[in-house]
Amino acid sequence: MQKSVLRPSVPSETAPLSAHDRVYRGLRQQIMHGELPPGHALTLRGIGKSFGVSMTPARESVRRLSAEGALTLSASGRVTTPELSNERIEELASIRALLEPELGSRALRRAHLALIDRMEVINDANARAVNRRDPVEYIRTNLEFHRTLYLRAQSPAMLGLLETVWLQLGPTMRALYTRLQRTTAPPHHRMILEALRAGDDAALRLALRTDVTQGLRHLQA
Amino acid sequence: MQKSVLRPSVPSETAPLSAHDRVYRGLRQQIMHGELPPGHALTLRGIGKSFGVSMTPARESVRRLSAEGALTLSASGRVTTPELSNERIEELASIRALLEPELGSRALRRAHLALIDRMEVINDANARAVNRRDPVEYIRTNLEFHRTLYLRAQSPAMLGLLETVWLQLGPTMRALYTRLQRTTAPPHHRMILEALRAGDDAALRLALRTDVTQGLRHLQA
DNA sequence: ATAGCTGAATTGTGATCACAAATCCCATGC
DNA sequence: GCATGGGATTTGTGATCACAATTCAGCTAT
Repeated sequence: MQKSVLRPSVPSETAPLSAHDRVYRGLRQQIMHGELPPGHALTLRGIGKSFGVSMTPARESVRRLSAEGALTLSASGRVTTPELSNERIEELASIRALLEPELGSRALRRAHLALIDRMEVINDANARAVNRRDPVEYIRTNLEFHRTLYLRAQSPAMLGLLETVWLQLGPTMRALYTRLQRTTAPPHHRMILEALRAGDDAALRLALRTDVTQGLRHLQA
Repeated sequence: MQKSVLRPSVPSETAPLSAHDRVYRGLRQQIMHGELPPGHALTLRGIGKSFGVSMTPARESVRRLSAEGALTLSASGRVTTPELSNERIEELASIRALLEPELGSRALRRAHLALIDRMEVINDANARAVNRRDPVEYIRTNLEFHRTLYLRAQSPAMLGLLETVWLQLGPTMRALYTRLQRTTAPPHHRMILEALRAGDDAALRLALRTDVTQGLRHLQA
């Protein structure tokens, strides 16, 4: 209807996001951070309305997200967040257990002190989210802790694949969190940080692997 | 791989494919099998015309495929097949080297003789494609050889991730093939089959890993 | 010859519409 | 009480359109 907003004025120039991109990013974040429970239904018109666009960008975003496994399309085209079977959860966990130690190991060679400091800050925020019993913030900081490390691996394809896995687990992680009311921060984060400081590859791989599998082991429905 | 439409009727019943699905599958196959060279440009209207649909389903397919890394969107929205850097190729190869031994190992426990026979048949077709110097058929049978094995692993998420990697490599594999005119079938396929017959997990992992890295090592531009 | 410029054609984007299928709701009947 | 049937509503699909941005061809000026 009205798309006349070309404002090159502001110096803090953010790239002119297309409508599709805004919707995609918004939905993706909601899903990955566990803001939507498993099985939550969405409609194209509803998505469009909530982002202030027509259904065309909404449809494209949904296609894209369902290609990444972040959304499920029923045979009739209905859109929901995925409800994962136990087998699927275990499989996704073992993929994480395969990829994350590899990414961590690659990052280790390039890690510096500033990186570890940054991870500590994020880990503190994570601990605070646990105390506040804030599931979304907990998931967000937890993933950011890992992503900050893996970004250092300079392996964008592998990180992209991993984020796909995180996406698929988003709604389930939320369900997990509310099921077992977590009271302590992830215990292995400290081990990860120590292995990084020590430059110990084997210890880092082990710490990452157990951090990943530990968290998802309790998911048995 | 995606919608499992339960059709209890005729076994040869093809599900009523939506226009979007037909376009998606068609394009995906062209890309994965190396029918398009790297950097090949596509247009939404052109895709629509060649599949007999409007640009709407074409656009959705392109979005989906670019989410999977099978297509690249320029900043202005132009669509091309990806031209991978050497670093990217190496990274994708190492992902294959990580995932494929794992899938093979999982399949090994469930493998039976009929499976190995089927793989031999595919491998023969692969050798014939080499003799005929048919790049598309070579790539197709090569991937089918691997997929036939991995299907047995009963790990759909992991296989899905791997197919994403294959997709990204499709156009590049075609360029590779035409660059070094292959004259012999992949030598490690025999080792894979023997390890399967022997039930030797370590040998299978090694054979798969070398088959994967060997094939892509020559890709240095 | 080559670099630069201008107008035409091409191309992606997002909105809207018609339509059919799926879903929901509620009254009816057992 | 519970299943059932039918009509209204919701919902996804695909086509089409207007529009802006990009791209390209051909011409001019140096």
